[in-house]
Amino acid sequence: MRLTTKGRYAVTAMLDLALHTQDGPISLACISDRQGISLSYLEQLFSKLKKSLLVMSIRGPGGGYQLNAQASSISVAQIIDAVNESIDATNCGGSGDCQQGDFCLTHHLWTDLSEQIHNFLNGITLADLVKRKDIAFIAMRQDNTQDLNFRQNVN
Amino acid sequence: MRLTTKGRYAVTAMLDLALHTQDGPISLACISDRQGISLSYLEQLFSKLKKSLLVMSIRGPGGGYQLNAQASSISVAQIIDAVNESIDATNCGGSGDCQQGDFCLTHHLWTDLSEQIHNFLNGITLADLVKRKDIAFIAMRQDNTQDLNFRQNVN
DNA sequence: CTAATACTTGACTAAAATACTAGGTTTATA
DNA sequence: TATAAACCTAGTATTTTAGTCAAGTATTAG
Repeated sequence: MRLTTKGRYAVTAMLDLALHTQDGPISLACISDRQGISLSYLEQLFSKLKKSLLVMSIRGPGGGYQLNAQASSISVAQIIDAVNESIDATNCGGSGDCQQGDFCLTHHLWTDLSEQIHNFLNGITLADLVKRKDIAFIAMRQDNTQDLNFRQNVN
Repeated sequence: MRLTTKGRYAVTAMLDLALHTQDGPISLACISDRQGISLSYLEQLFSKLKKSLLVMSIRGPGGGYQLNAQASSISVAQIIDAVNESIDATNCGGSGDCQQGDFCLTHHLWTDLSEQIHNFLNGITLADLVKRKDIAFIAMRQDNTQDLNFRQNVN
């Protein structure tokens, strides 16, 4: 489990989709504008997201992307896994025979931790994040009158 | 909160220290051998770990590094924060006025998630990982007879 | 005191990942 | 048919990662 800006972009873009499920297909150009991510980079990311069956696409004018499942059944871990190819943290390729003792031990402790992080992020869905936004967002901004109507459309 | 190989190296090295607290100061050369991390890269990492007061160093022959606190009061989050300079996930620098509405919203949802991850890793200490190793390690390897004695010295 | 050991610092480099650019081709809508 | 969008490919600039090298400084065993 890696957690880089790449994963952040992917989660951000997926959140954008989740917030606009009722607007029909969302074009990448639209997400690019809203989230400040370059169009072509989004294309790369969505190519992977589609391969992982997290989104579906509709081509042609008026087309775009949609979540391929309920926001409540798409976890943050799934999104991050989709765009970050997984790495092998051990030097022995996981076989556990790298050098007898310590060497292997610390590697294993790391992979154990890594798994815990993964499980943690697997328990957080897009729906969780979207649900939480009302409190969080209002607490963050003072001048939010025009956003209130908008926010009610979502989810 | 970023989670890269850099952070993994740092946590691995700190785990190595935690496993050898009773052996006196541990030289970086020793960690380099055991964990397969280049000496000079370790020097860079430990320079940051020391600045963050997570380790202390003893110079001269027989010197090396030691944890600067109980393993039970050093969290994984602290270690990762020490070596990864923090990034600003928002485009507005956190002021919350980047573009009205969505743009800010998804950024905030991300930082909210990021904080959750941070809290999670803040709850996991080196001692937790070391404690867990007995079960985990034995489960992983079959031929662990000679390691058993060794393991009893630790912690 | 001297020499060995070990940490400190900074500059530098190679390789990988990241983020983006450019230029296309399909596909489907209107 | 014109257009908007996905989709594809290749290339590239930037940043990060990971490591090297070299010239130090501090400490202490002998």
